[in-house]
Amino acid sequence: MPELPEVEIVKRGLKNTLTGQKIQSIKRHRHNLRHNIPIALETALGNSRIINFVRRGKYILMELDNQFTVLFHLGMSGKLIVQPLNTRYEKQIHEHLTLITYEEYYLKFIDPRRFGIIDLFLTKKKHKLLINMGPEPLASDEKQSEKYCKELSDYLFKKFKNKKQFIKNVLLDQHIIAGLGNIYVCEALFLSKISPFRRALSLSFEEIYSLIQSIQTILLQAIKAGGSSMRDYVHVNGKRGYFQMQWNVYGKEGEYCTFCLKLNNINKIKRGIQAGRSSFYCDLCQK
DNA sequence: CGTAACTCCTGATGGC
DNA sequence: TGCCATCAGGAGTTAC
Repeated sequence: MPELPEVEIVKRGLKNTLTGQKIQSIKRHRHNLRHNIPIALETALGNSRIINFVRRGKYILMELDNQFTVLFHLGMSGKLIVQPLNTRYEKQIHEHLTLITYEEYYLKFIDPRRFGIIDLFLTKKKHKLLINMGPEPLASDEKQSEKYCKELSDYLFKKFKNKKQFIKNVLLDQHIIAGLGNIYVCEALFLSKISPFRRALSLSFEEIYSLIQSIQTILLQAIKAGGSSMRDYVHVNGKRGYFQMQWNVYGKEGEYCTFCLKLNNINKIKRGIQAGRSSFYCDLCQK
């Protein structure tokens, strides 16, 4: 399930391979995913040049040299795959859209579960899905990281003041903070030793600050490892990420907590359900 | 308004 | 071995 690190890796892959290329043709194999794929897509993309790729939360934005930007969301199982034209083109199963460039590359959007989104908007206007999105968890400039961490903590401290929900569920809400999904929320809460069952409003400023630090640490480590590959997620070249090797709690119900072992404690990772989603945690470490 | 349940979908998994 | 129920979850929509 692609979250911020996975989407960031895909965006970088697209940027490195396709920036500057001109779109020659568009093959549409399906008219809808989660929403309808806009009818105007072929017209908007035809003969346009790709000038940049940007990530916002879990969205990828492909900016064109005309007035349009294409918005991609990978949903649960979406992939964006880039291949040179010399590998013979074959439509894969669940391939819904294919772009072909004059520079002889394919871009394929593949998504078995079809929770993904492909949409189009005018670059100078903001897409409606981006308007109410919360701030990015990472600073745009790594040197500003500490300052940004403080800013985010101030912001979240205010946001959490009247939030009665579990901290776990609040962190998953893209309108509060963008880019986090179940895996990285579980891992960040574990790292900051905060129970997923705490109510957001019960967190002190110091705890929120520590939580933001943990979120940033986890996300940066995950990006460095090329993201987490479970089933579907791969880079644009088809290679897998390996951050799943570094998970401490996610998917580890019944295994011993490694932090506890270091302190000569023995405790097993628990799994609970919150808002219909699994939460993995150590009830000895996380309070 | 805030909050929670519901919904979409396919593939992996486990029980019998 | 095959069949069926269950689960995974992002995020918009609906209901309260």
